[in-house]
Amino acid sequence: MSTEIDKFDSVKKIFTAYLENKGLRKTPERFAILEEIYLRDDHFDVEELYISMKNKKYQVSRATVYNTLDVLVECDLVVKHQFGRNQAQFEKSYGRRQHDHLICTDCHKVTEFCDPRVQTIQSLVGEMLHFNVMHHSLIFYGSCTNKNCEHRANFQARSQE
Amino acid sequence: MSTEIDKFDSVKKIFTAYLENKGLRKTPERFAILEEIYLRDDHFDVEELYISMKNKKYQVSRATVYNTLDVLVECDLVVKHQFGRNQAQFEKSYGRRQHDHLICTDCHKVTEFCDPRVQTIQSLVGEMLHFNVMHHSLIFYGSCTNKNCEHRANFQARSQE
DNA sequence: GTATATGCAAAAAATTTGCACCGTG
DNA sequence: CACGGTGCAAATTTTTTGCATATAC
Repeated sequence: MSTEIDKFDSVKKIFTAYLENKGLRKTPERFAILEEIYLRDDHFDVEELYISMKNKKYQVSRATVYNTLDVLVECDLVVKHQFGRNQAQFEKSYGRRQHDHLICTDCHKVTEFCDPRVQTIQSLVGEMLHFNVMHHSLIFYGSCTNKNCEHRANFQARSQE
Repeated sequence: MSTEIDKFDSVKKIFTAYLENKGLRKTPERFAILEEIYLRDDHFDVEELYISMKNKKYQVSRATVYNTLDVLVECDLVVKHQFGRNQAQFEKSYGRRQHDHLICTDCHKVTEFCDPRVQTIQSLVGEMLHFNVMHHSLIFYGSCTNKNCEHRANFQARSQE
């Protein structure tokens, strides 16, 4: 649908403006990586992204993937997570509403949820401790009690959306 | 003071009971590592713990430190964190009230805070998504605007307490 | 005595770095 | 056409694993 294309267009513009503003080069590799990330709808790690680029027309090196992800995180087009393992996970962030994560300790799948009260706590704690809180990470670790419950169906659907 | 000794006594009893219950051996290395952790009052990584054991009477290998930390995390005497870098951080957990963390993106220091509303959100989200939430991790990333502010003094004091 | 834990060193996994070459500005 | 970016490989960092030895039970 056209809204998706419009959205990616905005993303490209933001990235272009950021690169120009910082005096960084607009290389095809950087835009290829951006596109690959915005075609995906799941959480991914560096290796997964690298492999899917390898399997397509774009040949990029791991070093470039790491470098570009850093740039994309800096300009807020991608968010980096450490979900408790020794491997960073990433997800696109433009046009996505603020959300947090629930990790299944059985199957390691990631579910998202929103709760505006987290923002309230963030503001209050920041004020109380004289901290300028820029962002947060809230993760609930747990498991689904029933193997065929609604939740399990939900996140299957989401991860392919 | 005697309450600290009493507390460590309880911790040793819990660990002993856990090891017996699981049929694991009560080796001197395991208790030495437990003691070293409970003598510390800060957040630490594997290397820091390993170095401070090396500098004392106990000679343990890194492998044993990793192994023992796993056991201690399993029996809830130690909590493991991934504060956004590629190195796990740990802290003792017995007798400590539930708390979350604020990380300074400038100096990487860790501050603690409590807010009971996090538990409320945890319960509600778990119920809503049919998830049995076992524990959570809430981290605020930010920075102190004033280099000599009260907060900075606070965490300096805390990290040496 | 026997199975489990330890210590060491090697392997694995994730990320970073150095350097020659390429291509954007 | 210069300098920043890329690709590759080597180096670093963190964690895991294999195996011989030691020791708790």
